[in-house]
Amino acid sequence: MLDIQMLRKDLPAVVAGLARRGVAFDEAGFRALEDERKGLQSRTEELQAKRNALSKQVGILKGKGEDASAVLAEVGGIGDGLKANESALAALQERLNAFLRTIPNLPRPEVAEGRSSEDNVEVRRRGAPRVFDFAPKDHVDVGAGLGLLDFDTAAKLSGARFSVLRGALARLHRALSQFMLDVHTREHGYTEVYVPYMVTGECADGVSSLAKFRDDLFKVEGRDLYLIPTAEYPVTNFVRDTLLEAKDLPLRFVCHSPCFRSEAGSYGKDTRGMIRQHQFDKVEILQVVHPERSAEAHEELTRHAEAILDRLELPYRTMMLCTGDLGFASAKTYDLEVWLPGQQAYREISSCSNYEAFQARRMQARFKGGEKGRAEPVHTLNGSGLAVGRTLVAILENGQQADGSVAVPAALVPYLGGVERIERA
RNA sequence: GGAGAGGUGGCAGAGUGGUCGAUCGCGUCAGACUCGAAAUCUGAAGUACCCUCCGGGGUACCGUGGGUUCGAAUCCCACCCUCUCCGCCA
Repeated sequence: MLDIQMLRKDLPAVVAGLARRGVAFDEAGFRALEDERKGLQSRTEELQAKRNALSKQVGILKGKGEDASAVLAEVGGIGDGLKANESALAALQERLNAFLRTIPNLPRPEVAEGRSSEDNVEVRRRGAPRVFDFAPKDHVDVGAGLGLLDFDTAAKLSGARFSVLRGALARLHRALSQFMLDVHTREHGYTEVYVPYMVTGECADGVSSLAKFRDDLFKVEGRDLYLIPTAEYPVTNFVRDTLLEAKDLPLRFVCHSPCFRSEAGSYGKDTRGMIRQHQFDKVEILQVVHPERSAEAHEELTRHAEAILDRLELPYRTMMLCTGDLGFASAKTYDLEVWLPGQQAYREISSCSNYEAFQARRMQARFKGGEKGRAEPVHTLNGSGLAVGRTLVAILENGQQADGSVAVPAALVPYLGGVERIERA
């Protein structure tokens, strides 16, 4: 959420920032609500002060053994009016707060202005798409040809948007997570964590807006628990309601987890194959940093994700999302897009975002010991490093051979017990 | 599932109706001592919000939500969480 002080002191800047994302902000409506709040709060606090003072007098009088009935009569008259004011104020503050939590983050100034993914900006490109001397298949056909990718069984078990992997493909899937975890822990300085795959509504609302995105999540029936759509949900909440020391920063975590997404609103989109599933694995990298370090940390974290693609020899490009394509909580995002010969297109395989203080304010994650001397919100960042299912897709499509087998990237061979090629079972 | 104990400031831990926003300790910060450091001594400091003639004044917050009362950390009710023991269990 945005800093309420900023809305009060510099509303035009907020309005302008949101306009860059294509979000209209009701300036007059907000001002009116704020004025109402201010008046009501002053009146309420005045009454409370009066009651407190009189009550204190009662105590003093009674302590001396004197008669307090006159004061009691006076304070008795305050009660009803005060109660009415208090509940009106509470309701108003609740409304203001709920409203505040539905406002998206402001884009950083350097983020390119635009309306949709069409306007995203390519930052760099690595690796050239391979030239095939045969017509490359998509991963569904490659997987089916190997007899190791099975959507029919998955559909029988759980319906659409699930998959079953068998044999060498299941092992490749496991190997990918291990490989990514090893690189991030050994070479990039992240601490591996294992976490719950369900979180409370409060935690969900800490990383994004539960009110806005509830439908994207799977909820556990009869419980205030949601299946996580990414490890960002549990891991970022490590620091909720926490006061850190400046010297503890940065915190760096890497977490492999399944991710569950209802994919509401994506009907008809990517219905074929493993690109868009209700359940997929992801290795997520996260950082909690000093506010002054977050821009730098964002570049670094993005390179950490790119490093995985480099090692796997997969061609990709790095896109800076334009203001209109930015996620709700993000101030700046780089998407990594891997080349998929089967689709003849670059497709998202990682999203690396700097949330600045947006999530930290929502979840009260602060640190102390900075220059300001007082507690202030930390900055949070995260990125996929990488989405495991989509990486598997990329390997199947980029590594496919004319005979239907798939070449394993050299970096993964040790993780597959020396197997260099996946062949029909 | 059964029984019990408990949730208080960065941590630890007092406080059972009236100057308690809260004792003491540890830790933190500043100053003194020191060439410097340690030890010691002195002092400072919760968070959020409102008003301000910028000196300061005020409100709320003791797990959460209600209630009783002129007044609640303290009494009552509900809920959440943690710990211990027993049972069950991968």
